[in-house]
Amino acid sequence: MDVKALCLGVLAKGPATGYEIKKLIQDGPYQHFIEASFGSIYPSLSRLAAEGLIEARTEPLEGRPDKKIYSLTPQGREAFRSILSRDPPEDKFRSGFLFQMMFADALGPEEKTAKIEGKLAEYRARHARMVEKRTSQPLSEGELFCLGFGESLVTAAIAYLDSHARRSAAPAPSPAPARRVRAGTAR
Amino acid sequence: MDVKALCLGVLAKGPATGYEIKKLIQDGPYQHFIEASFGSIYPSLSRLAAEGLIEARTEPLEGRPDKKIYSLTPQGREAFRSILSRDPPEDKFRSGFLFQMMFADALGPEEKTAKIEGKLAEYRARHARMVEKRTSQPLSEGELFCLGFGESLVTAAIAYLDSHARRSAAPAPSPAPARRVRAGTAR
DNA sequence: TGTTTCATGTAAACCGTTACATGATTCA
DNA sequence: TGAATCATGTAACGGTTTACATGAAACA
Repeated sequence: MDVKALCLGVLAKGPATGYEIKKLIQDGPYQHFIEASFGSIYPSLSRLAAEGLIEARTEPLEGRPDKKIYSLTPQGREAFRSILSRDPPEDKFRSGFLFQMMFADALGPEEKTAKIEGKLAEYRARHARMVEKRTSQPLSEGELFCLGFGESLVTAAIAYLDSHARRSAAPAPSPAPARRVRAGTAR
Repeated sequence: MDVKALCLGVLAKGPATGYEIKKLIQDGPYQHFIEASFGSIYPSLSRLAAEGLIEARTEPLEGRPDKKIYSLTPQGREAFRSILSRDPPEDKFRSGFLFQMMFADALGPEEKTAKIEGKLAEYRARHARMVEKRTSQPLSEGELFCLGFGESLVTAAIAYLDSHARRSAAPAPSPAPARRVRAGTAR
């Protein structure tokens, strides 16, 4: 889901400026699933406006750029509905940590345990933030669903890492001989 | 972790061609955590070679391009070790499905349930593939760790979606009034 | 006094995907 | 006969980040 779709989604809930969209993404209920910078939000809004999917009401301000409060046009609402009903792309979990663990035999066992414990702390902090988000303010059904999903995954990650933080101090069972994989076919 | 780091990692386990790296990524134990296309792998290998981190032994073939079997140089091994010991970037879960659920109030309840059930099927299939990978061939410690982590997350996702596939048929409890979020600060 | 908040935007750089080009061999 | 396998690479395109530019007001 690209930044254009994201903007459309936020605006479907109510008018907002580019600045507010950024805020919502990084501090609001979206923070755990999405990120976007000004450098992609502002151009996206311009393009959406050029396509007639959103429109801006400009509010002059002194000492800083005019505030542009965007809202969906009927065509924009229609376009967003179409995005929602499409088949979404596959979910992706990208983890630099897992990458490092994949090749961790090149690392010392203490270094490895330290990394696992670091990630564990990170996930616990993330979990706390999610619980805080969920309980500190009333959320829509969709937001609850997403936060609940996120909490489930984070909880599973914590359990897994916790059970491995202790285990990993032990030496590896076998020296893992060199191995070339014979897998399927490249496309 | 970018494609260059990925290539370095694969080559740290043993020499390989670009074609084989692609195969390993999409069918081997990496398949659930990473993806990369030829369009990024070949240029990455060229750049790594230019930087002296890998070197190629060329094997002439008839009827198709010469095979270039890459292996790590000592500098490459050092560079990879340095990548491994760095603090990894934050883990990211990107989900078009969750995005759609976030705004699913604009969707009919049957459509929503159908989407949840579709994702459920996808995750069950993914889980089966992971179990198959884990049991069908001997894996290194790192690969087991990663697959185990992945299985934990996928299992949690399945449990969550399963418990919500039934619930979501019920009507929403409250009409969810319009709400503007007052969150922290944009950077 | 210095940092954070509000507010928008552009330009360069980066990284990656998709599509294309080539072509023999093996499998169904 | 047609698809898949092996094998490398380039070009065009797309999307995003990072850094920069501007500047007042409020807060600590």
